Amino acid sequence: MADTYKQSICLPKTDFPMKASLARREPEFIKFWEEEKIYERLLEQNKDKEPFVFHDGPPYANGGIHHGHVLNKVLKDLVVKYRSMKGNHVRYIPGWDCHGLPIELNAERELGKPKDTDDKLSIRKRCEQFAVKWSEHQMEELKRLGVFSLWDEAYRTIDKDYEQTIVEELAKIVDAGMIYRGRKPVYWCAGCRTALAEAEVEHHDHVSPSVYVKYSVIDREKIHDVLRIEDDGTPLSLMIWTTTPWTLPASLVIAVHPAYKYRAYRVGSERIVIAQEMAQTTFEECGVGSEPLGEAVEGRNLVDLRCNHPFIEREIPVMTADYVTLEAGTGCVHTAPGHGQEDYALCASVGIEPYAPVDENGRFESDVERWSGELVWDANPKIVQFLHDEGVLLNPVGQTLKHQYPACWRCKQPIVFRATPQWFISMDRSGLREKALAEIDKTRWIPPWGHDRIHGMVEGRPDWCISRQRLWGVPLPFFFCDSCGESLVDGDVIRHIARVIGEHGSDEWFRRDAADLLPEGTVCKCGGKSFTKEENIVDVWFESGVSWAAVAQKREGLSVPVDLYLEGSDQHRGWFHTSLLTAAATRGHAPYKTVLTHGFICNEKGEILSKSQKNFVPPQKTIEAQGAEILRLWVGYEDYRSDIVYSPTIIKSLVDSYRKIRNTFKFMLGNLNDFDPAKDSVSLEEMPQIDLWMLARFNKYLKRLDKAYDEYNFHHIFHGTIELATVELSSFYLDIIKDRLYCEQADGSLRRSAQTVLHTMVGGMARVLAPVLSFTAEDVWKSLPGDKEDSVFLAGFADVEPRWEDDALLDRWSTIREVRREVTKVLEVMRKAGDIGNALQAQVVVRASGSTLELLRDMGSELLTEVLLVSAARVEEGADEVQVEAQPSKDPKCPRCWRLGNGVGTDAKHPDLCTRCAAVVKDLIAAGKLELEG
RNA sequence: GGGCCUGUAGCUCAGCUGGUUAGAGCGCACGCCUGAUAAGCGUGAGGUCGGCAGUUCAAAUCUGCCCAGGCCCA
Repeated sequence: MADTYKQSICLPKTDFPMKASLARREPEFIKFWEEEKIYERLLEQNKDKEPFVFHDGPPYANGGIHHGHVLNKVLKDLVVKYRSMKGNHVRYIPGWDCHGLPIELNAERELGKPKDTDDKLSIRKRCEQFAVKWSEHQMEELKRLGVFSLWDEAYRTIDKDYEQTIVEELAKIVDAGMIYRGRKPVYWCAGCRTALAEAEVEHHDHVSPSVYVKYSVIDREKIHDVLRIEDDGTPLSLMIWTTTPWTLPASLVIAVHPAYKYRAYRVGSERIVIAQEMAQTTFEECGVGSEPLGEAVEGRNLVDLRCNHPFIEREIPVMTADYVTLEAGTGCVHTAPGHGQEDYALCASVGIEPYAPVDENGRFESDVERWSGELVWDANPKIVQFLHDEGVLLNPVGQTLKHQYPACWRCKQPIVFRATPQWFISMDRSGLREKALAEIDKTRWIPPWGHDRIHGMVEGRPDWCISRQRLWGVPLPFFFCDSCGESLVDGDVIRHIARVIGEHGSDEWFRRDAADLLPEGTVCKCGGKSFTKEENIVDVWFESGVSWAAVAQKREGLSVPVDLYLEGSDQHRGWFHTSLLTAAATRGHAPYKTVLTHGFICNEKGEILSKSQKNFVPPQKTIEAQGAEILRLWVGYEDYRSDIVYSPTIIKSLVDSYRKIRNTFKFMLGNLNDFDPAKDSVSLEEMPQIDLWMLARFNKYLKRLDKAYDEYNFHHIFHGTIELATVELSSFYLDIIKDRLYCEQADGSLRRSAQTVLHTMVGGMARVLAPVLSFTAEDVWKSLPGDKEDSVFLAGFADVEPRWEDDALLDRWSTIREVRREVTKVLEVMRKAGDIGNALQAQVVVRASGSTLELLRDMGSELLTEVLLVSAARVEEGADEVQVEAQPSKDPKCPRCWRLGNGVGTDAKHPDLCTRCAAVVKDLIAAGKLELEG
């Protein structure tokens, strides 16, 4: 008999698979989106709507994608899909950064150092192949993530039109008067006669001479006064320490720390000033006795004091610098702006030009008469001996120090730091810094501290050096007159070059000579007609920094300033920064309205994830094993603002959560298999209270998700959804409506009402989750009954429904759920005692008072029974606190709905059924839908 | 060394402008169900809110210092 009744109930049935088989099925969805042109149709659908301009920052086309790319691109995809589904026109054009050192070094490793133009062009060709290969590779990997993007319209910084824009923007900056030629120290390998990038420098053990050198003080009266010592007529000097005597001819300043204490010491027949803390070690090292004099005073008091260069007719001023340390030396630092980065920055701040009398072969220039033409390394010991002979060296000749010294990675020779001519964009000559800072204030930074970060960087940065002594990039379109040597930097000439490059690509610069590149009849101010072209290329950061001009300004449907830039927080120094400078310089405003940054990926220990780590699992492995959907969920799971963790533990947890969400969908879909929304939907007026509650609660969920997307709080999506699925749906609403879904008349309004709610929620959840769980949402959408759009993405974001809103109802039900919690606790005690198993075996009396009592009475015992999932529930007046009394029901069990009592035995025809089930069964028999045996 | 950021249960997150016994989900433990079943339900145990001082009647929440980690510089 029980089997017969089983046939009379409506159990869930669906094709929607429990097993997602994501790794296998995801490519099918991607194919579906491509073939059905879903993103294109979405764009078409929104083409007259308000645009949301998003501009993609170009990743470097070098190797496959890692977790950082996944995070970045999925975040972008969330924004693009959400905005699109909300009805904005969002054209997401992806890009790749293709020029630059890593690719060039790779090609150089294969082909060797270039010797002539043909070599250069071969290397550039190889670089191009490499960049194209990897950008295409990355594109395929990104497609696999389910990202919506206009792949066919991708931009690359090596595209001819892009290169043309780079040069054109440069012309605008030249027009604005911001470009100048100056000098800046760079790593220089004398053996290879070339500038080196940081990445080409290795550090090796090296033995250097160690010299303590005296700079006699010019302002004797002043220093006696400051240090509170008597002028006894004996020599008085500041003393520096260095391991590069060859930089002494270029010594222009002595730096002291503003806060350290400095003091004079008597050494033999002279007096020497150094940092007090370094006195003991210094004099020991020099092998001399010393006696402190006067008082120790802070370095800041020595500022502007003038000294004599130890062997050149030159005044050396004292300056303060925070980088002076007490780890080694004397606390007085010999400063040669032509031979050191810090030295350069310090001197630049007060307008002292770098001076580096060393040529490209590492030999002294004629300025340095005594050692002119000598290799600096050969000159070193001679300089030391000379210092000694001149009486300005305190320590013995021949002392050395073994330390790490930079060397060329190619020839392994020690390198020099050498000021060379470079091109700069001035931060202050035409007010660029000021403008940029003002624009930073106008921009919205997410998170807000981004403002302070980039503001500080722009405020303190030096002029932008845009020249690089490399090959793989866009040439700096400048020339030099062969007659007078002056540079030719002219906006119109540059625009002419831009057209050439736009037509033929930047290789053309290397193929042609100056005469073929310049407009006909170009003449120098001096009358010269013959020119040489600049050999340097432009900094790649300038290239990516004009992407707003090359892409956002030129492509259809985009415009500048764009609505959003979205990258990792390292880009405050990188792309956000350079893009701001180029736009502020040429347009007077920032290229963006909002800038969002995310953190980096780390492991469980909080360390940055790297491929060299033992337990490193590449994203591709996760895609193959668990599916890209899990990675998408991961992005929506964690708060991207700080660094986020990627670990097997988290992936496992996500797989579990994913299953919960998927299974909830499956259950809801299973109960909709006979539901046609067009025919069967029930209006709000006809719905039972709990269904109205569910819609009100669902409305809150929609509101929360909409807000989460809108405010870029993406992780709230996951938490809101998992909470809805578990707390509200699985363990409450769905559990309670099972009786109605299974046992009520299939076509009755009680069942149809619940189905109406389910249908609403499945469709709504699929639509609001589609930006994150794109594959699953589409999968659900396919199984959703009724007329609908071809894709969930074309259905739009699920809007909040004002008619569902009912806060009073939500309040009431939150009380009901508190009561329910009390009941389940009591039932658990009975279960532990072995009195009941299923809650349906119990009957319950709830005692309450005041508003709670009123509320429960208002509900009625029937609804209360239903909600508590027991066989019978009764309300009585009691104390303030809710009291629950429960006992096992002794009534007979209805074999159809499994509840106890409820009129079992009262129906003559079906004596074993409860009143409700008997009625349902009778109707079914009458309708010929059910036959009972016997 | 400097600028900016992060640090709440095993994991991921809530905790508004300082105010009752710091919340949720997952995981874990124990139990139930077998009409969501490679499912579902219930109960429970987990936290010196990175550490130390301070301000306050009152601090996870404000201030200072320290520790750990990160990005960017030097």
